[in-house]
Amino acid sequence: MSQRQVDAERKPASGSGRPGKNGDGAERHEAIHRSISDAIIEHRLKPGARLREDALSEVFGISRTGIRKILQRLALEQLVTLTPRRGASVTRPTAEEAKDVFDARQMVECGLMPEVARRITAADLERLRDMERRERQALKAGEQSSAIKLSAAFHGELARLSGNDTLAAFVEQLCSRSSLILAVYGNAGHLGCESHDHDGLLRHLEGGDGERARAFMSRHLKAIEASLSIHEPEDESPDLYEIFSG
Amino acid sequence: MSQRQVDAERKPASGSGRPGKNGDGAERHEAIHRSISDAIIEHRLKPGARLREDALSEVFGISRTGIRKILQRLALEQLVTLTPRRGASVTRPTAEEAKDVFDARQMVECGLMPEVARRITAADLERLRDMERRERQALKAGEQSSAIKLSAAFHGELARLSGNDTLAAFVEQLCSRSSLILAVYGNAGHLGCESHDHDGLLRHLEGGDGERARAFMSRHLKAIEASLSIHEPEDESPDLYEIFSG
DNA sequence: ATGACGAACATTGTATACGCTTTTTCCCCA
DNA sequence: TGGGGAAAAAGCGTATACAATGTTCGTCAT
Repeated sequence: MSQRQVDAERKPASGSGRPGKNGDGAERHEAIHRSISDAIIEHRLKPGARLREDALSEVFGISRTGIRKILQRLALEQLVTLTPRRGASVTRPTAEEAKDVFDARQMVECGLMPEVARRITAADLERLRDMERRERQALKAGEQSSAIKLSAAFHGELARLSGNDTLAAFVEQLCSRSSLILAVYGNAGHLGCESHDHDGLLRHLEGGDGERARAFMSRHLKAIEASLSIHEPEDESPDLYEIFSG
Repeated sequence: MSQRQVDAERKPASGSGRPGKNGDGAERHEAIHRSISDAIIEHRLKPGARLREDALSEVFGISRTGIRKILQRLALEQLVTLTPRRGASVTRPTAEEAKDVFDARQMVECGLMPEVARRITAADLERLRDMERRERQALKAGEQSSAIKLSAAFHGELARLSGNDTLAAFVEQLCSRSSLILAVYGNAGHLGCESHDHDGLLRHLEGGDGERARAFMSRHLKAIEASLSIHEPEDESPDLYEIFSG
């Protein structure tokens, strides 16, 4: 009765190409997905937080069926972990996963830079500079949540410019996971992406120098990774079988 | 009553580490997923084929709920396409998607080769040679279905050896999609992967020469892509809005 | 004969209900 | 007072039922 509902960012009515009849209530699911996803990326839901189906279904005003569907998609994207009879929780990346994610970003994002430098247009540069500006403002205003999300969006948008949707989607997924990694292994205080880094990257791209951009991106990612303190926290569930019966 | 069910490859009972109690009936879902996935990869379900929920739920003996879950996962993996009120069908990749997939494979699989060459062990080589042998046998026996699946498994296994699970999972997904692409754009007669190619690749890896292996893989993938006849079939659903109101 | 309208059918979308597993709480006993 | 066990509660897994929508086939009018 009195539970407050959330409206998950109302979208501009019809997003599809067709003008007249708008199809579906499935856009609702999309909105809820983004809503939860954003909350995780912005660290408003911290790693380890439990996501009970009942609670979510009440909050968003749909039944558990729809929530389960969204939760499963988030699990496929590695943002939440689904433990068999225990339900969903925000993923707590291991040190190994963190290394894998940054290695993958190193390979893909750097590899994409030459093609991006070749295809980038003035309008693209304008949009990216705007994003970079907003990111810097958020950082200066102390809004870490926004800054993290904007940084991930920046890297994602950059990857989109390559024209390869498959790789771009992969990069976006890696960026989301990176945000989780920052939440676990990042030192509070200085965020991963220093904004002047993004600015420098844009200058290389503007000059059309793909190789320089690639090298810059490589240093950028290495710097982020180096700023983490990746030490496996004391093992919360030690494998007693291995310890004693081994 | 009289519908034949399928048992989707019974697994060896308890896969988990713990000896006694086995967890879940969720392994059933995994098995069904693999069953459908294999059917698509082996071209026993051709692109465009419709996958009705009722039919699948009868065949596998579970309710539509479980089938929907599996279908959605397959959609995330790009093996099936979910059209809003029309249901699921095997994805028919576009020419652009095909290009994206092969570009992605070029970047990731080639990039992985040096690390694989560094880490590969004698036991790994043994296993891969065995896979290559079986693939060649299947090809000789004219069993295209098996050959395609074995080829994809070979590339996936290779990626696993890099130790990076994230990238390995991505490669496996790309290989599955490649199988779909072969189904649409491949010329009947000669399959993509000539088996001697895989043999040569293994020789380079055995020698520990990562750079040679990378170059070989690059040529290998280019050869597969070149063997395709990528011509967009006559547009089945032209965008009338763009044509007329444009 | 052909095309359009309408009704019956087929198929997906969503919610709710029930059963089972896990967890928690409370009481009793040592 | 602390620990163990049983009962209750909470939460997830699955199935089924109902509603909405798309499709197909038949009929009627031109």
